Formats: sequence, structure tokens, C-alpha cells
Amino acid sequence: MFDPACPSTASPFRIADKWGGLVVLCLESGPRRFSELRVPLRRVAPKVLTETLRSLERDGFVTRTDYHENPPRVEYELTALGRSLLPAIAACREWGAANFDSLLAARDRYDGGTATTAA
Amino acid sequence: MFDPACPSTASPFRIADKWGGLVVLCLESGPRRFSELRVPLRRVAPKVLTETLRSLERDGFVTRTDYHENPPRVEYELTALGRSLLPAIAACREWGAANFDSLLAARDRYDGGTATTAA
DNA sequence: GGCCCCGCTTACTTCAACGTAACTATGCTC
DNA sequence: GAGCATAGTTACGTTGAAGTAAGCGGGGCC
Repeated sequence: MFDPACPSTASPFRIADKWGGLVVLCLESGPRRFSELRVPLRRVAPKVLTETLRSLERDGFVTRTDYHENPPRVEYELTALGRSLLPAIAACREWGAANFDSLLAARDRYDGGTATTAA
Repeated sequence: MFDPACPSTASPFRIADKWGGLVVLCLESGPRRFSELRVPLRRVAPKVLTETLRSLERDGFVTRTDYHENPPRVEYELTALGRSLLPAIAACREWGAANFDSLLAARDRYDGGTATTAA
């Protein structure tokens, strides 16, 4: 469970940094172009999106296809490995949908009262 | 899905930073003391563990109980909200167990051959 | 009185992620 | 030859998490 080369560091707990999970979600319904990914992702900086995509590509989650056209056209698509992430991501999203309010409430409560104390 | 105050930033994609998920797992089978958490977590620095626990506490995932004994005894335990994370974490762990090798293989492959090219 | 235990805290450093802004490359159209 | 479009790259700076090393507090024990 807690090996030296522990998978947890590389696992979907942190899919390719902050945006990785969202990018995978954006690609769920099919290939997307660079600029198509930028729109839903709240205009994430191109630099960051490039880094994220490279990272996902490195890990074998997406493929990058450059059509050498002009103006440039490049498509990103999920691999089988990338698709295998979807259930885990869905589980996380479901948690968020069900419990995000509780989390915010807990944070609100935390401002003021701290440590539970006994004995 | 991509709101301004997007849940994804706060959701289990990143549970209270790097160690949060593992701490929650360590607490799955019952309350644990500070020093008991340090052992399985590969001797994570006390500073980092404290920060992680405070963060989990803030988000309402764990409770901290100080027994005011000597030598000090403090126990951390999952709340209901904390337990609600377990299925999502399990999904991620299952993914890791099933696909971690593929991920490593993809990274190996990446050293050398890059971008898929068409047309 | 001095040392041990445990659960921290403090000060400092390192590193990667994130973000902004501006610029590049290419070929097409006007 | 100016301007447009897409898919980036480059240079730079900020932020925050992670890690290292050391010290604190206070009762118990010898």
C-alpha cells in the first residue's frame, strides 16, 4: 500500500496536475482541438494547457494528431488507458456533487471554533 | 461543470494536498494517533502531517481529539463526511492497481518517440 | 536535576505548478 | 505585403506545497 515507488503519487489522485482530470472529461465525448479545449476550461493559459496535454500524452492517456494543415489543426483524443480513468473520475465527480456543500459548510464552521477536546 | 468556484479544485482530485488521500485511508479502520500515522506514511515530516491533518479537519473529514494526557495523546478519526470519500478513493486505488503498469509502460515508450503524426 | 516521550511549532530552503504577456511559425486571402 | 487564423513557444514572476533541521512544553521517571 505504501511502497517506495507508491502509485498513489502517480494515480488519479492527481491526474497530470490541476487540469488533467478536466481535460480528460472534455475529451470523453470525442476528439477535440486545442482551441476547443480552451473554451470550457475557463480559458486556461495556452502554456498550461500545452503542459497538461503533454503530460497526459506522456502517460498514455491521450494521443496527439497533427494534420499539418493550415491554419494548424491538431486533435487530441483519449486512448483506451485514458478512457479507463473515466469511472474513477466519475466517482470523484459524484462525490463532489453529493458532498461539496458539506465541505463548504465545514470550512465555514472552521472559522472560529477549532479542535475538538475531550477528557 | 466548469463553474467559477469549480468544485473540481476542492474535490477528491486533490484531497487536502498530496498526503490527504493516504491519511484518510490510514484512518479507514479506526482512530489513529499522530505517531501511528507517521509510520505507514513513509515517515512524512511532522510538519507536513500536521498541515495535512489540519486541512482535513478544516474540511470536516477528520476530528481531532486531544486527551490532555502525558505524554500527549491525540487521536484522529474520520467523520461521516470523511468516510464518504472512501468509495471515490477506492475507485482511484482500483484504477491504480489495474493500470499503473500501463502508465509506467507509456512513460517508458515516451522516451524517444513523440507526437503521433498523420496526413 | 536531567532525560524521555509525544505532539507538535518555527525558520528556512527547494521545487513545481500556475499564470501573464508577448512573441513565433505557416500558409491563406485581400 | 498586411492581416488573419491556429497552435503553440518563450521569458518572466508568483504562489504554495514539500522537505530539512532544530527547538518547545510538561508531566513522569530515575
